[in-house]
Amino acid sequence: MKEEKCILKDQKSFKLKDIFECGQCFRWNEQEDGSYTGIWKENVVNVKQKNNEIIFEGVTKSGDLEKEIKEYFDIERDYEAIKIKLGKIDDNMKKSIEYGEGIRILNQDLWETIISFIISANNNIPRIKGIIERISKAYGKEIKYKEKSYYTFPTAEELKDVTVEEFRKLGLGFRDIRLYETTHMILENKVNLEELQKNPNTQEVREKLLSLSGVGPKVADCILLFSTLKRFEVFPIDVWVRRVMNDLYIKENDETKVSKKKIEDLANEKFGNLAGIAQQYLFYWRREIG
DNA sequence: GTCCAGGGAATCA
DNA sequence: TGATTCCATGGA
Repeated sequence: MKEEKCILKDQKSFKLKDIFECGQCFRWNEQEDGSYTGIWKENVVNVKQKNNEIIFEGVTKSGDLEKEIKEYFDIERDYEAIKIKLGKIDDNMKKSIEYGEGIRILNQDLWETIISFIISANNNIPRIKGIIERISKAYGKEIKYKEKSYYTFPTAEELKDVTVEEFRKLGLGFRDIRLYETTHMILENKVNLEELQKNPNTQEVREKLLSLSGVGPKVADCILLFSTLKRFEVFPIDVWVRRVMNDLYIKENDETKVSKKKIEDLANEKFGNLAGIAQQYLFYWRREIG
């Protein structure tokens, strides 16, 4: 593969730290020079930001780095308009948007997002990243870039013969069986990912996702929001989102007593069809300030 | 030793 | 339907 380079200038709503550390992705790592290197599909890319330039360097399968970048980073979408709309809601939103002003929601592969968020259940981000890295190294394809080896996220086909025990050895814990079952459900076409990708009915897609082993309401919503499904109206509720929603709006003494339905209704009412983006600003802000 | 992490599934009321 | 409990693992 040939090395490619691509530069985007004067890009608004684009900050590497905000994009890669807001919790949506697990395969981008900060380098010593402050740039980030990551892998998606069969692309290995390093990104750095200097002044008003974003510099992408790496190798792609298609040989068209610019096209891959524009797809993956959702470059055509107007995040400035989204932020203006959300910022009008209240001062809380204004504050969290100001904090995460460079967030963009990546177009991540559906299959990879499903498996990644099954792994995320009752887990922490460093450990999730470690598990995904080990799975990729064990079963993905090697891509060399600048003397270093990177590994693609394995396809369902590449995980076909992996046993529950082998998953367990990679440190998956109790999620091993879920990964095994979901992999085989998809291989057996009990859930057809291409059909999901084409289905405009979010509730139908959500129910299909919920039929997968290890996919409950929160994981399903993360898949809907963070993958190429791109459903901005969903509102994934985890411990951090419950915390920030209670702190800002509900104000119960014990946040663990607040029902998911109450949070969901409030989110729909306040944020409407941009609830998912609002969630991401709130999540990132609340998690970073501690 | 104890608690917690971007929860889900089984079980029980 | 709604609430409890268990589930591996590793870091704080």
